[in-house]
Formats: sequence, C-alpha cells, structure tokens
Amino acid sequence: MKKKLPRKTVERLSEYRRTLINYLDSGRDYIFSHELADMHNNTAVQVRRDIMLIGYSGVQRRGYKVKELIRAIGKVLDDPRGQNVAIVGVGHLGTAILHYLKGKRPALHLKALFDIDKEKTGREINGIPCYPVEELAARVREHKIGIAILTVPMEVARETTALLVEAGVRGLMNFTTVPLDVPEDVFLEEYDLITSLEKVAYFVRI
Amino acid sequence: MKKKLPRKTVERLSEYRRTLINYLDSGRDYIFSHELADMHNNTAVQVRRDIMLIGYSGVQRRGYKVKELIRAIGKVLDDPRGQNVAIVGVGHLGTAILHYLKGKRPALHLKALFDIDKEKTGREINGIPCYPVEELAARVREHKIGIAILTVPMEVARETTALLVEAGVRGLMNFTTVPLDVPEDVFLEEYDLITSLEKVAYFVRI
DNA sequence: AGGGTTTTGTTTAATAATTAACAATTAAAT
DNA sequence: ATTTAATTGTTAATTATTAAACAAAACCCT
Repeated sequence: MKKKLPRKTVERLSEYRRTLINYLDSGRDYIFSHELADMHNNTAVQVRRDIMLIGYSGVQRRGYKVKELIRAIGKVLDDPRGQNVAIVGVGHLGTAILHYLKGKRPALHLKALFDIDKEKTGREINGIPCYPVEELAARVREHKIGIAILTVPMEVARETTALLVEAGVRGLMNFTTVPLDVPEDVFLEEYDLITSLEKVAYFVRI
Repeated sequence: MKKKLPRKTVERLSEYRRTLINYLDSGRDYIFSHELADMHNNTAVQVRRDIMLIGYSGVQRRGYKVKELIRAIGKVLDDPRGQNVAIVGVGHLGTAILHYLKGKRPALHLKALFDIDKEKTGREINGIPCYPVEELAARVREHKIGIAILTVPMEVARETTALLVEAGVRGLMNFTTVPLDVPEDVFLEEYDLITSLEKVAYFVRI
C-alpha cells in the first residue's frame, strides 16, 4: 500500500463513509465539508484535510460528489480482494457483533465462528459456519483468516490469542478484559468496555 | 475536580487498575513500571509518567505498592459518591454489556435498563430493573442517571439521545452506527464496531 | 563504608494530531 | 463583465501525546 494514513484519519474516513452511504438516500449528489463535519461533531477543516490525505478532490462551491467520495474512501480502506474475518467466542457479545456485521461491509468477509459449546458448533449461525475451537488453527488456515474478533471468556483469552497468531492472524480486536501479548507485526486493537465507560465517567465529572 | 488528565492517560489508568487488581492474586506487594508496561504493550516511561500525573509515588528500587496504586487510581477515576448508569436497549449487545459490567466497577452503579419489548420490561434482568422506554425521562431523573449506554436500533438512536440529554444525562456511549448530536457539555464516546474493524483491516494491510 | 546497579521522577525533545490562516477557484448576482 | 460570496486545498501554527534523557534515591555487594 501507499503511505500510511494517520490512525485517527482512518477512523474518521470509516465514519464518513457510513454517513455518506446513508446520505445517498437524501437525493443530493454533493455534500459540503461543513455538512459532513456537523454530522460528526468535528470541523470542516478536519474533514477537508482528511479527504485531501486520500487524494480526492471536490469541486469548489459545490462540495464533494457523494458517490465518488464513497468510492475514494473505499479505495483506501478496502482490500480489493477482501479480507477474511472470524469471531472467536459466540456468547452475547459475539452474537451481537455477528448481527452487527451482517452484510455491512462487503470488503470484510465474515468466514467463521468458533465456540466450545457443542450446541453451537457444527452448524451455521446466521449463515456463517461455527466450528469447535479444536479446529481453530486448521480452519483459520483453510479460510485464510487475517483478522479475528476475540470475544471469549477471559480465562482462555491468552491461549486463544496464541493459537490465532500462530495460525497466521495479523489483526486482532480484543473484547476481553485481559491484556494480550502479540508479536510486533500483529495489529492489536483493545476494545475494553469498562475502560471506555470509566473514561466517560471521568470526563463527565471534570 | 483538579486539573484534567489527558484522555489517553485516563484510558491507560483504567487498564492499569484492572491489571493491578488481578495482580493482587500473585501475592507480590510491589510492581515495577516495566512490568506493568509489558502487560500493556507500552513502555515503562509511559507508565511512570501516567502515575506521576496522578501524584502517586512509588519507592525506588522496589516499584509501586500495588494496593496503594489501585487506591490512587481510584481516587482519580472514581466519584466517591458513585455515578449512575443506564443501558438503553437490551438486545444482544445490551445484554452482553450488562453481564460484562456486573459487579466489575463498584463506583459505577448500573441502575436501570430500558427496552420497548414488553417481554423484557416490568421486571429485573440480572438484578437490574428494566423499564419501558416511555418511562425513560422519569426514570432517568428518579435514579439520577448521569451516564447512558446506547444500544438501541439505529432508527431510534437520535430521538432516544434527545430524550436522554433532555432528562439530564451528561455522558453517552454510542454503540449505534448513527452519528449523534449532543450539546457541548455532554461527553460523547463513539464506539463503532465497524470503524474499529476497518481500522484493524487497514493497518493489517499497510 | 563505598562503588556499582536498578529504578523512580521529571525535564526536555520528538512526533502526531488538530486548528488556524489564507490563497485559489468558481458560482451567483448585478 | 465585474464583483461578491462561498468553498476547497494546502501550508503554517498550535496543542496533545509519546519517547528520550538523565539526575536522584535506594538497594546490594564486597
């Protein structure tokens, strides 16, 4: 890939795209930077800067062409060949994410679920095959899964992570409360509910 | 409150505390900055700086006294009188969060759940009363709820937010895919699964 | 007791992210 | 056709965050 975009810019681009896709329904072909900004509680300058960084240009006095901008963001965020994803642990959270993802991002292919519960494994849930964790390594390789969403109980978080990394997973979203240890070249995104909630609690008081 | 801590520091303090609480089991009374750092994939300097910012001091050559450090972090993160929280929308995600939170942070009091489903309302779920959304404003005031976790379907996200803010909620965690509009003085934390996943997908490829 | 080593606390430097400033362009108005 | 207002694209300044550097204290060893 070309040069790395700032982390925050990547986040915002994803958010812009989502908003823009909904915006298509409005019937308007163009959108101004300040409109997009208002929809995300940030500034027009920030929006323009982000868009500048991906090399897309709007037209002055008219704004950005919505469809083109969606495509331009896709060119940066999406792998043209798609990326395969698995959810490891199909409890409440795993199930929620499963529904959430369903049909949302065409470039991200949810290929497999894993669980220990024999009730859940050996069949499809919501159209996605659910395998027993014993098959984890083999199935990750089979489906060429590069990204895993970890929603297992905390007791098994670390060992499961080791298995995943060993099997070739390069990106991890950790929903457990256990800090994980991964090699340099594995991208780890911590996603801790309690931390976020405590952050909100702190800034509400300050 | 005293001076505002950096956002990132607040996040890390929350993570440190969680780790430290688990660390109590190890039987060791002290912990070094580099040990805490290793557990969080960051550096010893960062840990020391964070701890410095909350005004706690370790002892040289021995590290930080675990129990004291936990208390010191609590003094910064926790409101001594506690803060009341509600989950709005008891679907898979809401339920997951409900279980997740259960008994985890004593300073955060989960006081109420809200849903439209008559199956769920009018009783307690996991020990927390679940009210119909019609009672939202009244119950928020009754329980003095300052923080809301928004896990409703996207169609009703914005109107629900308006109700919450109107009723006095000062902090919001938004799990929906809808960008929300809140007044200046309401702290809004966006928590979008797809954005995070796309971020992982991007940095895995780069 | 004294020298060497470890680890903290703090200051300074570097990097990343945001905001401000403003030139350039274009559409609309007269 | 000229002016005016609106809007983008980009550079420069500011602020926030992370990392480096190093002095000071405390322990250990002989």
